[in-house]
Amino acid sequence: MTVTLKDIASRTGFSVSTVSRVLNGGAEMYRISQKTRLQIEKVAQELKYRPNQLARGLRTKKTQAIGLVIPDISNPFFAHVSRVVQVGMYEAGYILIVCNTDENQDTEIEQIQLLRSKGVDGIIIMPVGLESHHIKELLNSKIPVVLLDRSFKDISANLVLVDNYTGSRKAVEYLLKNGHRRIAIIQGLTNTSTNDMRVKGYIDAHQAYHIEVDENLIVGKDYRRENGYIETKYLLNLNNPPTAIYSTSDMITLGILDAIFEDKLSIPDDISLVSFDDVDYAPYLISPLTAVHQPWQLMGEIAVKLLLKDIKSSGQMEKSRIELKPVLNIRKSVKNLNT
Amino acid sequence: MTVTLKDIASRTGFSVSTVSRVLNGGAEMYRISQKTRLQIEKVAQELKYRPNQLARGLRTKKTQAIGLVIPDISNPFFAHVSRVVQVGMYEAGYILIVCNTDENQDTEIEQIQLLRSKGVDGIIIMPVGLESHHIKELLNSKIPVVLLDRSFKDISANLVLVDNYTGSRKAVEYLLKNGHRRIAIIQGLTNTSTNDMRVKGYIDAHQAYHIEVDENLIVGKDYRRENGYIETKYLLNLNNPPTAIYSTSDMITLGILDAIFEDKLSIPDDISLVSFDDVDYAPYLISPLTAVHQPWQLMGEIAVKLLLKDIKSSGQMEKSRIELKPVLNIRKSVKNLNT
DNA sequence: CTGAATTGCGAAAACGATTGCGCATCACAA
DNA sequence: TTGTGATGCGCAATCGTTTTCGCAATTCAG
Repeated sequence: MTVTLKDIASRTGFSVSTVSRVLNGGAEMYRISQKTRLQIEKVAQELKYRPNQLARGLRTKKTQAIGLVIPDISNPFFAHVSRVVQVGMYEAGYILIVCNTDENQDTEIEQIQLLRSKGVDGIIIMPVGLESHHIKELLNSKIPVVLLDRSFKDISANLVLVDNYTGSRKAVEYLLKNGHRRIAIIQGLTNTSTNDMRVKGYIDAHQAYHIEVDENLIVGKDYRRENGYIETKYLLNLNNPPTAIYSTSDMITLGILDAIFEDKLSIPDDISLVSFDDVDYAPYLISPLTAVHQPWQLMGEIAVKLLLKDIKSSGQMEKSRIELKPVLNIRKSVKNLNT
Repeated sequence: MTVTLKDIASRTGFSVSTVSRVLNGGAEMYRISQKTRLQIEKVAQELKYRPNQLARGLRTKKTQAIGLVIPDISNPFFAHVSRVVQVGMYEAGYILIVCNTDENQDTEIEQIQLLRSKGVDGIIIMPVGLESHHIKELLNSKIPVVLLDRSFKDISANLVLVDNYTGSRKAVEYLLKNGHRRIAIIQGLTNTSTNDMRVKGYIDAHQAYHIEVDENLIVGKDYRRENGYIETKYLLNLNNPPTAIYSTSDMITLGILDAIFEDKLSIPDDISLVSFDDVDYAPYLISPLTAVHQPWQLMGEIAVKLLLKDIKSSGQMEKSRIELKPVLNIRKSVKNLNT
C-alpha cells in the first residue's frame, strides 16, 4: 500500500541505500551523481514517498515526537500552555503526544512509561505530587526533560517555573491592604509544589501584617470545580464567615462562583474574591475578577526552547532553572473595607 | 540502555521467540510450559522490560496511537472535546497525538501527512474548509477516520456532528421573539460547514419571521477574538446599529465583549448578545450569557466509540452519521424589546 | 518396542529505514 | 599496459519485534 524505499529502488534500478541517501540529502556527501539524484527525486515525488517514521525511528533512535504530560488539558491555563508548546515543537519538526494525568500520580507514571516505550525524544511535564521518585528516574534516563510549572526540592533538571509564592503573597496582601482580616484560602492539590507555595504565600502575607491565620479558613484539597463549590458552601455557613476568598486556581474559582451565586450573594459586596489564574473571561465576569496572571505564553515558549536545546546537546547541557513572575491584575472583585 | 527481548532471552536461556510469545500472552496457544513461562515473566519484571513500540509497530502495522487534528486546542470547546477523546482513547490503550491546524488547510494537509507517516491507527479530525480533496484521499486510504464537528457534502465517512442549523435558528429566533429586528451576526471562517450552517440558520430564522436580512449585518471572517472585536467596533459605529449581536463562536464572543466594554456599553441594555458555544464562565459574565451549548462530552465519547469500532472492524464497518442536538441556554444577555 | 501424536521450543524471515565498508569502473599519468 | 585516484554506487548488518515453519524430544497407543 504505502510506498517504501524499495519501491523507488526497483523503479529506478538503484539500490535502496542510494535512494535513502539521496532522499536524506546525503547526495554530495556520498558523491551521488546529479543524474541519478534527479531521477530518484522525480520518482519519489511521483510515488509520493513518505518515509515510514517507525522504521526510521527504530534505526536512528529518534522519533521526532515529544510527550507533554499535563494534569488536565481542558483547564484553560494548561490548554493555553499546550497550545504554545504544540506550535513551537511543530515548527521545530516535532509532533506532540499529549497525556492527561488527572493529578493522579499512578497515571502519571504509566504515561511516562508509555511515552518512553514510544521512544519520544523528550518530555515536557507538569508533574503531580511531591514524591519525585519516578521523575528522578526519568531524569537519570538521560532523555531530555523539562519540568514545567511545578517542581521538586533537590532536583537537578530543566525547570520553567512561576514564582507562585510571590504571586500568592501579592494577591493576599492586596486583600489585607483593603482591610480584609478573615481571608479564606481554597487550596488545590496539597503536596504539589504550586499549591504549597501559594499557601505559603498566603500564610507569610498574614505574618507580614501580624495577623494570625485561622486554620479553619484554609480549606480545599484539589483543583476541581467541585472542590471550590463544596468548600465555599462550607465557608459561607461558618458562624464567622470570611470576608474574602482566595482561590488558588481557575477551576476552583468556577466552583466558588457556583456556590456564591447559588446563595444569591454578590461580589464584592457580600464577599470578595481573588483568584490565582487569570482566565480570558475574567474581565467580564459579573464582578470583574482580580486575578494573578501566569505568563503561559512565555512558559510554553521557554519550555520548548529548553527542551530543544537539551535534545540538540544530547544531555551535555547544564540544566537551566527559569522562574517567571506572575502579575496581579486588579479589577473589581475586592471590596475596600477600610473606609 | 533499554532492555530488549534479547536481554531477557539471554538471561533465561530461552530464545527471543519464546520470550516474545510468553510476554504477549501466547503462552498456552504456543504450548509454553508453566515453568519457562514463570521464569521469563519473572526476569521480565526484574529487568522492567517495556516492549519497544517502534519495533512492534513496524512489525505489526499497529502503533496504538491516534491523531487528533483540531483547529486550536486553546479554544475551550476544542479543549473540552480533546480531553474527552484523550481519556477515552487512553482507556482503550491508545495515545493521542494532537495537532493544531489553526484553521489553515495547508497546515492540516501537512499534519495529516505527518500522522500517516507516523503510522497512526486512526484519526479524529475537525477539518477546515469545504474543499475536501485531501480528506477524501485520507478516507480512501482505508485508515479509520472520524470527522468531528465539521463535515463536507457528498462524503461517506464516520461523522459526529452537531445540528448547527437548528441551534443557530433557535438562537436567532429567540432574539426575534424578543422583538429584535436588527440582528447582526459575526461569523467565523466562511466555507466551514459549521459556520455556514449557522449563517443559514440565521437567515432562515429571519425568513420565518418575514424579516429581510440586512447584508451589512452579516460580518466577520474567522474564529479569532480579534475578528469579534473588529466587527463589533464596526457594527457599533453604524448609522443604524443593530440591537443585538449573534456570535457564532466563543472566541469571537470574547472579542465582542472587548469592544462592547471598551465603549462602556452594557449588555443587554445597550446591546443584546447571544453566542454559539457555551463556555464555563457564561453564567457568571457581567450579563449572564445566553448561549448555544454544544454537547462536547457526548461528541468526544461518540467519536471515540466510532473510531474504535472502525479500527476493530478494520474497515469492514459501514459508516455512521450521528447528529447531536445543541441546546439554547437562556440567561440574561438579551433584552426584551416587546414591552 | 515401534510408530504416531503431542509437547516445547528455536531459527530465520520479515517490517522499512540508515549506514559503515568496500567493490567496480573510469580517467589519466607513467 | 599498468598503477593510482577519484567517482559512483551496492552489500549487508542493524534497530527490536512478531510470526511462520519446522524440528527435537517426549509421551502414548498398540
